[in-house]
Amino acid sequence: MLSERRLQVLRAIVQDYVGTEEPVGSKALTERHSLGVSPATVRNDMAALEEEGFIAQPHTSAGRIPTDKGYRLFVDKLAGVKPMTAPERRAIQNFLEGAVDLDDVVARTVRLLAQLTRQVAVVQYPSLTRSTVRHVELLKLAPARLMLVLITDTGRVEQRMVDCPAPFGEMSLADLRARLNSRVAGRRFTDVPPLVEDLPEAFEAEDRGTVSTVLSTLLETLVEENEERLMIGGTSNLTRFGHDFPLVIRPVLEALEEQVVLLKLLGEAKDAGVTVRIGHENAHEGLNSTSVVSVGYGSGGEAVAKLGVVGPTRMDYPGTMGAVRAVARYVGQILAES
Amino acid sequence: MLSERRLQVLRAIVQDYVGTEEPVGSKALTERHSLGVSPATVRNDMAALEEEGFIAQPHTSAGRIPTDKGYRLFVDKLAGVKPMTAPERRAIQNFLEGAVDLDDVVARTVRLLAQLTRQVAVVQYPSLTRSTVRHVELLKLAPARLMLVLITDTGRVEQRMVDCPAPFGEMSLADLRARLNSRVAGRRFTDVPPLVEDLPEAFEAEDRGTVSTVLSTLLETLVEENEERLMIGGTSNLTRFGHDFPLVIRPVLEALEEQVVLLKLLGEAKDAGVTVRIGHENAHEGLNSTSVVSVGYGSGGEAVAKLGVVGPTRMDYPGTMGAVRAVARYVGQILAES
DNA sequence: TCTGGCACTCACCCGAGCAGAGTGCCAGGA
DNA sequence: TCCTGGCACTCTGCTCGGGTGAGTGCCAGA
Repeated sequence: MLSERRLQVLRAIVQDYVGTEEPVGSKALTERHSLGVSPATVRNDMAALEEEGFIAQPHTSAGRIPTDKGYRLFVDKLAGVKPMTAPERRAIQNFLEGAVDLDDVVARTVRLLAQLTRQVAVVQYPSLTRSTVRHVELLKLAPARLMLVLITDTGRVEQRMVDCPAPFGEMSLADLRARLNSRVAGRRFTDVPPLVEDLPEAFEAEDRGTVSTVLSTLLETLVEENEERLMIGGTSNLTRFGHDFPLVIRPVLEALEEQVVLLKLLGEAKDAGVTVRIGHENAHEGLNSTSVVSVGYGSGGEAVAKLGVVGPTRMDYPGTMGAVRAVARYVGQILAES
Repeated sequence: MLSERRLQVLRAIVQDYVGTEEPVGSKALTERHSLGVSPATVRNDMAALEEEGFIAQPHTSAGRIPTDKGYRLFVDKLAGVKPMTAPERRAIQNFLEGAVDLDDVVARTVRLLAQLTRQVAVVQYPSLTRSTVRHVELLKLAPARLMLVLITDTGRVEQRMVDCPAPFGEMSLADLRARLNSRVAGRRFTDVPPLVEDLPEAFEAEDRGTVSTVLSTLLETLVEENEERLMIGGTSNLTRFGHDFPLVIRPVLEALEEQVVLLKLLGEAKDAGVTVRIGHENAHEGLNSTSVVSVGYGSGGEAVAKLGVVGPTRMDYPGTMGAVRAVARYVGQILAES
């Protein structure tokens, strides 16, 4: 077990390294932090910390830098989440309240996160599967062609073309629309299938084919999880990675282009509380020199999607976690209001 | 006026520099291209070309590289557009045909463009202002709250909340929906305003306020040009910029994050034919070391939006122009079909 | 007008030498 | 037992100088 002072040394190393981006030596440490001991003592502590794998030397006769394991300990034990100040919170709220629709909410959230954390922001659109249906609309585009529009409680709109096996009358259409909505409006997506199962039986034989087609298109849309979209921003912050950024930036940019990778990344976040994945803890290789700070957000008490930031492992964890948490909270509020 | 041979020398310089990314000297030129003259002659030609500002030396005793002006001449006079091969065209078509909705079409287009050109792709969503209305839908969310959904011929869906001054009956709603659609369906956005002007008069006094509110929301949506969205992709190709990419990449990334900048950039493209803006021809400072190749695309004969790529001035212009043109053509087809 | 030759100019590539920061270890002291 | 000051050592980063080579400009001759 590490003594209290050694933990303090680790904390100081992390803080200094995050600030200066340079390996930190024993002398500099004692000068900047009042640890109450001499550099020599700190050196011994450092040797111990290195032995345990929390810090490392880029080369002999250089200062130490934290390892992924060191950051992990720092995040788990040595640092809390730094709350936003009141003015910051107000600014967040004001900025988000100006949004006019869902796209705008997401876009503003991305901008905001990127600006606050000076890192790459990733925001997932509120997920369909956990949302509830606000309304289903059916439009006739041609005698045997319908457009199905699904509106969710989070304001998201999904549309699908439906080619009917037979022409479909206006009356039947209005009937179907009404029946459908009375059954599914306000329901969670996952609850919908059993509720509409017997719907075709209520229609004339000639219309049943069309009704079934519409229903199956609707159900498809509901379960289509891979359709989950997301928005990213602040990529220019990647240039802040450090002096070796040219080497690191390409794999990161490539990873950020893969929606699948990002969705998996966010998916790994716990539903509650801020999740931090450091360096090699990220499954994707290109992100091995980055940390991901993510959190779920939702319109009710429940998380409907995730958001987060991607930055260098050498990041201000308390501040980033605070910003991410605060933004998630306010986005949730905005979604609940609309 | 430059002699024919000098133009050939310029062309050779551009081609070699694009290939090797290194200043090209007189000897190497004569070796790789059969110009039929000696290096000494080429040197004289080079001196003349430099005099005119088409090429430049990074430093004395180095080879020459094309200037923006040199690329301009190359694009305008010395190189055509390289058409896609038949297999490439088939691949494009196949890839785009798999799209399920508008978002998917745009997303696929971006991926495709980025892959074909190995550069950053930018695709503007089909613009509202030039599109036509396919359908307007009104949904009642609360006694005095409606949702207005606008569906365009390109498959785009816009939604707006409408807070009514007074509760609005189901009958009136159906009536308004029907009247509205019979007047505007199939019309171009710009033609809509005069067509609905007198609509409130057809309603009872108590409903007129609501009808007016709905109409003004609709018209707002139609003219809201700044709402134009776009999608970008292939940013990891920025790492291909050359050895000095660390310096250039930040302003470019920053520019790419500014939707406004990009929209203006695409907006400058001619409606017909491929437009190329080289280096300092781009108004935005961050893009002074990039070239933008853009083109309009549309579902009918008319352009409804633009797409293009952003890459280093040192790019394969004929190939890029060919790819951009081909993709635009096929996207147009896909949009026309759906 | 083109060509071969020639002198010249720089960027680039080592290798050596120096300074500085940082370390590990050890003996002495609280 | 733990901390401290001192000391020798290591290794990177920087600078300086010379050598190399690609490329140029100019000139006289075909």
